[in-house]
Amino acid sequence: MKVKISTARKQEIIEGFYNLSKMNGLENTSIAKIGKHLDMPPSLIMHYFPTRDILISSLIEYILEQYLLIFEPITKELEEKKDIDLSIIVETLFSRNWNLLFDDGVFYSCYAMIFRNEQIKNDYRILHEKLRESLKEILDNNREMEGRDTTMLAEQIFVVVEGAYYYLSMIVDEASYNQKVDYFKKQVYDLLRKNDLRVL
Amino acid sequence: MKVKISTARKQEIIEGFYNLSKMNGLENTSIAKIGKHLDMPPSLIMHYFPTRDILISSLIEYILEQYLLIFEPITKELEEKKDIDLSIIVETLFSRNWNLLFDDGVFYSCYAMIFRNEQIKNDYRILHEKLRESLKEILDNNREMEGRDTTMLAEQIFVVVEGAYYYLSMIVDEASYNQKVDYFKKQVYDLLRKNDLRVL
DNA sequence: TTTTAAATTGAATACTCATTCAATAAAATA
DNA sequence: TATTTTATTGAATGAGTATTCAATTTAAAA
Repeated sequence: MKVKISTARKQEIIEGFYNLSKMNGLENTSIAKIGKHLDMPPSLIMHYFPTRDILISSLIEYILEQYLLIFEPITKELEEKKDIDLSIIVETLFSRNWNLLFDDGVFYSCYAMIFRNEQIKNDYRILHEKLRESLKEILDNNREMEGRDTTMLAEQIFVVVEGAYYYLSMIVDEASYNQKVDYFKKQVYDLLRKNDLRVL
Repeated sequence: MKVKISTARKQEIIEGFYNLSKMNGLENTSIAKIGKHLDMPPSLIMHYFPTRDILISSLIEYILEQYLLIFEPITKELEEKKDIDLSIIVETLFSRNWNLLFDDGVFYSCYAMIFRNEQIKNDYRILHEKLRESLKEILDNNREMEGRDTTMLAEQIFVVVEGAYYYLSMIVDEASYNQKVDYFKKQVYDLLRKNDLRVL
């Protein structure tokens, strides 16, 4: 029980940090502001997170956890059905769930830190490897994928998904947004059925 | 002449801002620090860029200009040769020129701002559209591409390139870095020669 | 040369920042 | 219950922040 109150507080602080960053941007979210937001003196925040760097590391940990969660529904479904229709995967990857569950502004602000912090870079890499491994497992469980290089396939599919999310975030116009999504979905479907072509 | 000195100073300030951000991160680069770096009082910086927001907007303008420059060699070569081998394009897209000419940390820090600033979002979108249009033009000038939907193709190729740069930035291990690059190059080559498959 | 405008300086502003500290309150352990 | 550990508070620190302003130097226009 003693440990419970401290972890709950930590969680509360991280979530407050995340929510404020969502609104004002990570770079404009100070410890004092988090304190005001949560009705808590800044010194209490520093009690649980001794330095700002530690606080940010914890935020990133939290964000990457959340990010991984988005993929969980598919993984769950796989365990039950043992053989998922591939179109469900594609549609899920391109559904806007990611954006809704998740703030891309904070995500990319944190992402930008990988270029100056090896630890953060490593955390990000591990997350992205996990996502690819999950997809590979799902593909391996599909009979249509027999004989395919599913490691490569998972890499190639995710590179489209990640490129798409990067690029689509700039597109406001709904019509062209939808058209581009169609392009990218088609691209992934082509990847999935490409084995006819392997001779080349 | 009178106007020249002011534009030169502005350029100097922006470049100082960019270079410091490269080292310390955008969020840690203050006007005072830029001033110290350039041996110039902060008030002079504020004379040319009345607010920090304006300074940041100008930095982004500068960055996007640089980004566009990377593609210029290809466009130049096109104008001369009128018919470029497609492999040159692919190799150029995946060459590490981009990273060398350019700091991804600053780029993504700025990118993260598109989620809270419509103007910046718009600037980024326009840049990315330009890149796609350049590629489309190059493809259109290639006889192998006759009858192909080069608009879609340019979108699909760039989504791979952008996804790749996003993802590869996390990869330190050289062997796996190279393997992934191979995957993505192959993916683009497949896109380029895919027309055999159009029946499906 | 005189006048006018732009460039540059340095000091001062009020504010926010992360962090420290000693004191108190609450809870867990003995 | 008494004691020890943990949680919480509020005030204070000094350094850093963007921005303002009046004064001065430099250069262009007349």
